[in-house]
Amino acid sequence: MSTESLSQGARARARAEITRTIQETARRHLAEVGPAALSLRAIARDVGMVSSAVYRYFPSRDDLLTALIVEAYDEVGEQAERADRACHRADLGGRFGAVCRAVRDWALTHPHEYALLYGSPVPGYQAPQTTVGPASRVPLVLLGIAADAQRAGPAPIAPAVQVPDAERAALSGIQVLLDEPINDSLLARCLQSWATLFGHVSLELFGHMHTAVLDYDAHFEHVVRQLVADLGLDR
Amino acid sequence: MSTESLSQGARARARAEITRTIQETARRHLAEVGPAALSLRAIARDVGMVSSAVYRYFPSRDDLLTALIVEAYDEVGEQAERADRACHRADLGGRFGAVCRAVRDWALTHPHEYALLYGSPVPGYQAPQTTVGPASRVPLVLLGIAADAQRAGPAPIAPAVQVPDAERAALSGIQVLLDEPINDSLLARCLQSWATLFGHVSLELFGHMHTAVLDYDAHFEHVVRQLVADLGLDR
DNA sequence: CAAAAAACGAGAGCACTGCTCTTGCATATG
DNA sequence: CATATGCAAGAGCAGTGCTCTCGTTTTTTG
Repeated sequence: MSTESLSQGARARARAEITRTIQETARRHLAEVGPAALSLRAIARDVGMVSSAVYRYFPSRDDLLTALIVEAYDEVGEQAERADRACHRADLGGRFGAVCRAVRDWALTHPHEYALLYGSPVPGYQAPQTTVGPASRVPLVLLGIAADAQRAGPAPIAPAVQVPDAERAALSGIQVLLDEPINDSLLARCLQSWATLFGHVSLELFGHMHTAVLDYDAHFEHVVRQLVADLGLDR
Repeated sequence: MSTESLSQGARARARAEITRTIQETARRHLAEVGPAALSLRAIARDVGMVSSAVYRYFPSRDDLLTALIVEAYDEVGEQAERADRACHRADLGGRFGAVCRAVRDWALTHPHEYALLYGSPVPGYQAPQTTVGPASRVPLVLLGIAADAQRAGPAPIAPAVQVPDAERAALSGIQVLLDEPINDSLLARCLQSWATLFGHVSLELFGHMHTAVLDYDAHFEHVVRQLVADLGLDR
């Protein structure tokens, strides 16, 4: 007892470990039954304690959800970043496609986690500030590619629609978050491509393309190629 | 009693009316608390009967959900169709924009209904075949505009990415549903625009653009204009 | 027209949920 | 050593979807 207590308290270490165990079990349950069917009592049973004991570690079901959300955001974010890093920096189209594929692959492998992040928000849940950082990782990877594209010199972006002042102002909120400002037209295209990527993955995963698309892989590849062209990354 | 029974049974009419009352009440609750928090017991209380009595009209909670889903699909579908009809047939870009705006407006006005249709699927729920018809109305409106565009003659569609055989095959499932076949490139663009529209609305509604976009209206207008250009509808 | 059959509303009950509160015990701190 | 804190367990509350039974009413049938 004396030997363990000298390393910053045995109780504290036990607490950290139990907290981790609960979260891991919750993650397993999430992957199996989905966010809506997540039961705090079932998790407690699986861990081997009574439900009220869990509340010592997570004050409410929402706090546990927040931990899982942050974990999932970080996972898909790192997946996207890793895919980006694995490409030659100059291969802009390749990088963009790799990131898109990474996001979709992660979504298909972790459908319930994806639903937790990007599906309907759970009723009483209000996402705390801690989630916005991890949530921004994927979009930031896409913006990073766009920034590199701009630095590599101007490319004839497809049908360059004039960016009106209203749109310029609407996007000023994101410009301040970037290291260097991005051409408004490219920035708008970037957000649009993010919406397309997210939209396609969600439609596929939630079964809304069931009657229309026979081969999801092929269709997705084509959409990605189309996006690369629209962003002017194929040069 | 004798006077009402001669018109096809008083009991049958009462049943139809009560069924409608339950569904209307459920719809109100859905709009207020969202799909996840929909309580059959609360609906029963509101209608003025005990919970078990509702099961005489809807065998399970999922059957009630199905009724609400069909109702909502039809609503947004009709909204889109109406917006399309209100435009001059030759104004392809205007029609497309009007449909997009109609969908977004409906989503912003009925966020919980939208979440029910396009958010994460509810855990145990399996959408029956009755929903695919109403669910197809909005996409079919978009495809109708594309068909008209094709009929109006070939337009130089922006950066025309070659459509590989794999994609052609992947989309063959939807071609058979159309009255007349649509150019594969245009069809792919059409599906992509549907994903973009859906993705943008979902990201906005579910709060994923909170930090990035300041003026949703302006940004959406720009995205729509961009889509119109990509589809070659601006001529 | 009367009897059998079906439909119906109400109530009790089951197994489950998130969450709170109290009780007793182990640990950490003065 | 005594005291305060951390923790697990249990009981309990209000709520959920759903099933079953029990009288009553309405419809259909003989």
